[in-house]
Amino acid sequence: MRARRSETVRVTGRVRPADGRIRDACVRLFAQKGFQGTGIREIAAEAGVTTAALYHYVDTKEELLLDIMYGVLDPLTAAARRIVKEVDRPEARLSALVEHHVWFHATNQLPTVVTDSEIRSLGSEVRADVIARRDVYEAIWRSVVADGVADGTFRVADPRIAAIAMLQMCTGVAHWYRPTGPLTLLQLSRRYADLVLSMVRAARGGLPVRADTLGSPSPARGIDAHV
Amino acid sequence: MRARRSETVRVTGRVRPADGRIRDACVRLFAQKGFQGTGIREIAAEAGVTTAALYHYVDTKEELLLDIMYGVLDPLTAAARRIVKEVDRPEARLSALVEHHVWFHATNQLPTVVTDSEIRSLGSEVRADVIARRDVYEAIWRSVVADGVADGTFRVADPRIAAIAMLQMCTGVAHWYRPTGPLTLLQLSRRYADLVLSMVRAARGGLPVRADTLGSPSPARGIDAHV
DNA sequence: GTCTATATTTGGATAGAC
DNA sequence: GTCTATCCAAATATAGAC
Repeated sequence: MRARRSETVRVTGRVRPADGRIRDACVRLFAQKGFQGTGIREIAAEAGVTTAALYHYVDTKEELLLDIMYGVLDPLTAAARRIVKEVDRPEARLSALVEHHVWFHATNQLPTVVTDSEIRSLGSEVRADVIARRDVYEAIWRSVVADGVADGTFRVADPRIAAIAMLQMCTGVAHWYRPTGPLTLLQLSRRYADLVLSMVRAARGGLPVRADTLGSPSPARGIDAHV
Repeated sequence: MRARRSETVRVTGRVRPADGRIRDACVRLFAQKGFQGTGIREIAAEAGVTTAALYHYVDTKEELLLDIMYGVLDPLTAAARRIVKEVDRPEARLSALVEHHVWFHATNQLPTVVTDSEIRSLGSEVRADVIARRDVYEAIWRSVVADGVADGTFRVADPRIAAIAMLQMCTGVAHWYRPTGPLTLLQLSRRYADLVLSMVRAARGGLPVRADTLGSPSPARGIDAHV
């Protein structure tokens, strides 16, 4: 016996990184059929191993889900911190946050969909940890919006609601995007940045701020280890 | 034997309306634990009946989910049609659509969350039907946005993306709203309408259009049978 | 590390009495 | 219309050999 059965995945830090084939199989299946709708046998079959081999890498099915979620949330937060450090003004920061978020969710659709949809499938202890990490990320967005409102760059009635709303609409990209569309990923990210800047009525010197006048760097700059 | 086991829920029209207690139990459990994460025994226990009694009202677990989804999508579409019929200009239509959508998702959080999250749990035949109904609703939004762009009231680069983005941010209300906040539901709906009008840069006579200058009627007017 | 084989629990759904 | 009792398939996870 390796570990007790439920609610006992260690909360501290990372889980053991599972083999790449196994993680990829989980991402595909969890995104398509849901965590609870995916059997351990399917995962094993999709990864080309047996269930017993699976349990050599991991103690519970839940750990496989956690591995995916950390692989989404941690790079997102790292990128947001980098942006706040390297970019100065609220409108440029917000634009960069949006562009990176959209780009990340479009280039990592399956793991981001899983992260967005399966939090409720986690046991209560690890769920609290995942939610805490997500909150850290969202707090960065909130503070950037609040800064812009405070210095008069943005005008919205409720910065907190605006931050939630823009996060949800940007995360939504993972649910509908298909690479076959007419737009490149960078164009799409730029469009979303424009929508968000419009939403908060971003302006400088009485003129609306548009994303393409900001010259933000490519969203992919820096390290962005995918799941 | 009452019906074949999988993929055979009738697609035509409504499912038999299950008993109120059973439907409520399903809504609560599916929203909290997910469709696949909820057992037939849990539903029965929460409804205060036995599993055998459950199967007197319904043939499969999937039918219970379908009943919830139709109870969300059909009233939403009916309301959207009413709005388009009764309201004239694009900015007033869009504002009314948003206010109703937000109000509906805040007053029907559990069924709307289930509808938003569990489409993938449906068998392929009924799933296609549900997606088709959802598309009908979303097409109304798209056409309102397109009309506004066409007549110069709105200015967005890509109306289709804007429609998807605003729908997702408004649907998101069902996932975070708690009735304990400082805003009334009507204030919240108004705020979202404002965010959306800003997002599409709605303007008349060179001046931005704000939701509170439109005097839209209460989102709850008309019949809105909840699930 | 990976296998075969299996323990054990829970899943959806039914039979048949009342 | 609701019950008790149950069928059978599928679930997660393990044991123990190689």
